[in-house]
Amino acid sequence: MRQETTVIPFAQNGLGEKMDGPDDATDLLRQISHGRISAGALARFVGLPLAPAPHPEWTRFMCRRLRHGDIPVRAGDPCQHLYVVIRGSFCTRTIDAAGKARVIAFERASDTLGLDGLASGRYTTESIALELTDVAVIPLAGLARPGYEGAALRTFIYRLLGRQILRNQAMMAMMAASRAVTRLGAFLFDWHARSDASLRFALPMRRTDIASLLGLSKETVSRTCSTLDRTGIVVMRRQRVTVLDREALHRTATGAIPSGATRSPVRRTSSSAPAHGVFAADDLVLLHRD
Amino acid sequence: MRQETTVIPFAQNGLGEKMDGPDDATDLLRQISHGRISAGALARFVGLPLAPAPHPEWTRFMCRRLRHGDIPVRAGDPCQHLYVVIRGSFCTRTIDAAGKARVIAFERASDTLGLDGLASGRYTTESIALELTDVAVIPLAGLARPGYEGAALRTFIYRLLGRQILRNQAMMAMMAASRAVTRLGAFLFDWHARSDASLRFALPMRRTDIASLLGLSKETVSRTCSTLDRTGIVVMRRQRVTVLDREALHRTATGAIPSGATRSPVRRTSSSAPAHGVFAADDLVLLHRD
DNA sequence: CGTAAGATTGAATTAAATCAACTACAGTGG
DNA sequence: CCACTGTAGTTGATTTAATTCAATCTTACG
Repeated sequence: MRQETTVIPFAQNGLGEKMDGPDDATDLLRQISHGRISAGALARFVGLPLAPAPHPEWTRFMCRRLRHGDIPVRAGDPCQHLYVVIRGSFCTRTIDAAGKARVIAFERASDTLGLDGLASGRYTTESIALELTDVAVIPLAGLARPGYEGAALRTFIYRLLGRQILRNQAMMAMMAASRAVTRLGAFLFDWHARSDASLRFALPMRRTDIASLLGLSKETVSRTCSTLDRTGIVVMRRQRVTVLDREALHRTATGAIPSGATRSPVRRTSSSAPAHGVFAADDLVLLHRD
Repeated sequence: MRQETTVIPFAQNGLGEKMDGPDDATDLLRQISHGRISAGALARFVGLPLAPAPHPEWTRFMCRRLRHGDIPVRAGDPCQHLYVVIRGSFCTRTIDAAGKARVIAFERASDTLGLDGLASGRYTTESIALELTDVAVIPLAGLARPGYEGAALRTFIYRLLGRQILRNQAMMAMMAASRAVTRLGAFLFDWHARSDASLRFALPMRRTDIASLLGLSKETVSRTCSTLDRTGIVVMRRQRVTVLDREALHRTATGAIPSGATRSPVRRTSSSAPAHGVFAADDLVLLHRD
């Protein structure tokens, strides 16, 4: 029943990286039993190979359920655990050189929280759960000790770290894109690609936080969303997104810009009425606040 | 003679982080003997604590000398080593989602190259030496094996990774700064702070590469350099930089902008003649191309 | 139903990209 | 030694894009 993990080759650039992700939701739930997840299941879940070990199922990590607004990682707290996101999403902030809070990432399933605490032993960031969220808790105490479930687990942690570095690099490449529509397009395409490649998904964070991450003003984010909506590439209604033209969105994200969009107001049929029939009564399932 | 390492507390944000750096050049040279550096000396050099180990001097890493243009890390190559920069600097590029090369970092003493290869086992970036450079080579083979010089070394690697994540975060915060003068100011201040806090230093990379890193056009980088020069904050002559007003540079970097600078041409006395006497005949020592 | 926080839109302003010279400098070969 | 040449850097003029300030609009929620 538990097929051996297929090592997914990673794309050159973490942004477009196709996630292994959960095999499917029910399978994942099977892997989590009694609030714990085995090292093997976690490795498969995040899509990283776990080197052969005598008993990969013997090491099990605690799982914690967090609600909207919960803060597992707080700047200044001693770094005792890493958190691998199983379900849900987080917003991670840091204090920049000017003393202002800045969003530096939104974490989702298979991302890791708390890696910034490894260097000094204290977290430097603050991660807030944006919705109902499950995380696997990896204790750091004794991780380097020879006896700690052997070499396989350590290699796994190294890969986890390595991947986060990859994702940071992809993020930086994204933010260096000159135009707002390119940055936002890349952000949306990434969110789409990591939403099980579904064309419909929710953005659980505020426009202000997207703006902070991308280095834009919230007005520009809002306007650019409207432009993408108006040109028919996506439908954006607050937190609900439907991708209508995946290829065009990808072109937008890579800088092949559909520029010169007119600045006419987005026509809305009426309050919360479905546009093109893309939103139905079950829209609520898109975002569980808690 | 070899005083035990003082654990340097890390700043909240990696950008303004005061480097431990080499105790001094001669001390560093003492620590490198026969082309090798001990784990203990390397840990002290990069300013990260090495947990107590029976014999921290027993593990020694090979050192390699690289010349301008050498490429120790190449995208696609199998990731077999990490490289800790001892001396000199590198420019690291990646291929972004649009297929264009993009500078994602300039590495300097105590930075680590090759961490992006840990996730998949192959490097995704390319690092080019910008000048005469020394690196310590950390072999990854067997790093996770129980016997590999014990736990202390592994912890050290974790911290090395954690710090690079911190620096990436700081970089992202810098790049999210809206204004060009803020980004460039942060870049220069960082370079200054990590040049042994010296007020005179060289920028071994091209303007084009700074522009690529910061997400600006090369013309804007050039113009902004001229503006900072004109306002008397720094003197910039091609690759040579002298900080005249460190506090003003810091204010610029944190967004407290000395805006409204006039757009008059930078007055140069004559070809390569010293301005304000800040450049002398020994300017050449600032940059060793090879 | 009223309220407040978040989101959107508009108009005016400001900053940066782009296009196009032009300059400085290192390296090369006469 | 000097002219030639190509690369990197600088500057100006113009166009384009994003910010800012301000006014609604929408929606979640008590």
